[in-house]
Amino acid sequence: MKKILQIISDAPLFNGLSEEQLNDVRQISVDKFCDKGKTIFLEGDDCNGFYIVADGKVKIYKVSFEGKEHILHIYGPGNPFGEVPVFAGRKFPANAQTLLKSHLLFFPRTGFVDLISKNPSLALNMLGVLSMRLRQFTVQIENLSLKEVPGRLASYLVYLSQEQGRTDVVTLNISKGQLASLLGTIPETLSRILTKMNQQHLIDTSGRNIILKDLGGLEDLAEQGKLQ
Amino acid sequence: MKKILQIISDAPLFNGLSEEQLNDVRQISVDKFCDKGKTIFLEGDDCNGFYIVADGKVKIYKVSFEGKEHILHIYGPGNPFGEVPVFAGRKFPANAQTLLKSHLLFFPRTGFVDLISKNPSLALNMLGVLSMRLRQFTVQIENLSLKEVPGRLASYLVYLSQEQGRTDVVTLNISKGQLASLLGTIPETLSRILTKMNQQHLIDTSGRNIILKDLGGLEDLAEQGKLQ
DNA sequence: CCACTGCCTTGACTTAAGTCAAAAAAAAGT
DNA sequence: ACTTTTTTTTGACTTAAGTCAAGGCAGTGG
Repeated sequence: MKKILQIISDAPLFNGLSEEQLNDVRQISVDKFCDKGKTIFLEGDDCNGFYIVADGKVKIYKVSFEGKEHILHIYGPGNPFGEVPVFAGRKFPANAQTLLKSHLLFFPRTGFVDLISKNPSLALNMLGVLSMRLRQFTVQIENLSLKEVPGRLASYLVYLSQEQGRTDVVTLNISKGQLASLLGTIPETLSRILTKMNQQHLIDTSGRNIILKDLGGLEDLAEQGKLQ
Repeated sequence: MKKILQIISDAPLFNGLSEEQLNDVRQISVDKFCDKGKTIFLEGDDCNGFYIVADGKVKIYKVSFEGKEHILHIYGPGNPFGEVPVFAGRKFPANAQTLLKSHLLFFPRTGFVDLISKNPSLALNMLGVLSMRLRQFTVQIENLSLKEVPGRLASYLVYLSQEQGRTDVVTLNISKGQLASLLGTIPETLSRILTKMNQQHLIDTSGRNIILKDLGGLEDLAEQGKLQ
């Protein structure tokens, strides 16, 4: 288990804070250890603070009336989540569950708001985090409403390629079922599209590894949103 | 034309600021008058500040490869827009265009960031604004991926009913074509669904007025996301 | 080595919603 | 009041993607 102070100072949210400020942050943090599959909060729950993933993986998701799930984000070490109700509304707008055994840091609202009021740079960091989230949501909405599933998948593969710094092959760090949910579709459809993209020599799949045979083609597809 | 200071002090973003702080805000603001249909910025443009609608109406939208538009928000007096790149990324994530002749206030980034650093309550207000946006996007994504068009339309009508404080009738303040774009569909589909909802005695349409004949039914439809 | 479980794939079918084209209705300009 | 233009509606058709059901494959544990 990493030192708490280390985790905090590595998180982008606390970037650029002084030793003393980091210690203040640490003072108000509370450890929370969760097994895999543990629900951290549900949509509509009252919020008295937010979390940072110290270790493990957490999914943020919405559930439809019939119980179908749409994953909004998957967060790993260093990522904060559940901040929205700290600043507006007081209730969580979505559900959170661990995908792995995880170590979380919890920051109570009142203490954190005090810190923000005293540290302009912490406030600006938090504004940056929320702004990045808005940017991502903008892209997600664009993908959902203006692109078909192949286009969304291609976007995701291009994104993974950038994130993993490889142009030849990428590795999914989530199951294909979870990926389907993240792309706003269902496993059957995702599977069929992967097959089709294989036939078109865009990719080559073997388990969670996806060989990018035509990154340019994928980029075109991501931009155009449609096959053909 | 309203007094600038009045507009500023009415905006939720500046809620609770002192006379002096409001004056500081006013000092850095710049007036901008736009005709109807004027592009304020395009996705990818460099950002050196954000705007508040003083008067008029502005749409924030994304455009697909083929030129199809998806409206993300429509903002009226008092609403800020274009804040995301002030705090992260420096480029606008979407397009903005006036829907009416409008009066905008522009706030240059550097001046505004200075103000925020000096006024914790302004920082908290801005955090609140961004958090509310995230909340709305969460709902939009839920609507797009977990509900069918009739469910989204019903959600919108229920929302209008609350906003306009009426349970019997609501008035669209945008064209049906724009509403279709806001719901992530096309005018033809929206028109057909309005007809179907008429036949099912959920609503009664006459131009931009929509009589809510069965608000309970609409609420069910909004929750379930599907007709039947 | 085999059964069990979870995950992924494939096939046949249905359906929501998009496209294209044209008519009808409303709004706006002269 | 009468064009002209924009917006909305309707019809016929296509298609992307969902549903349901069955099989296959892979990894785990007895």
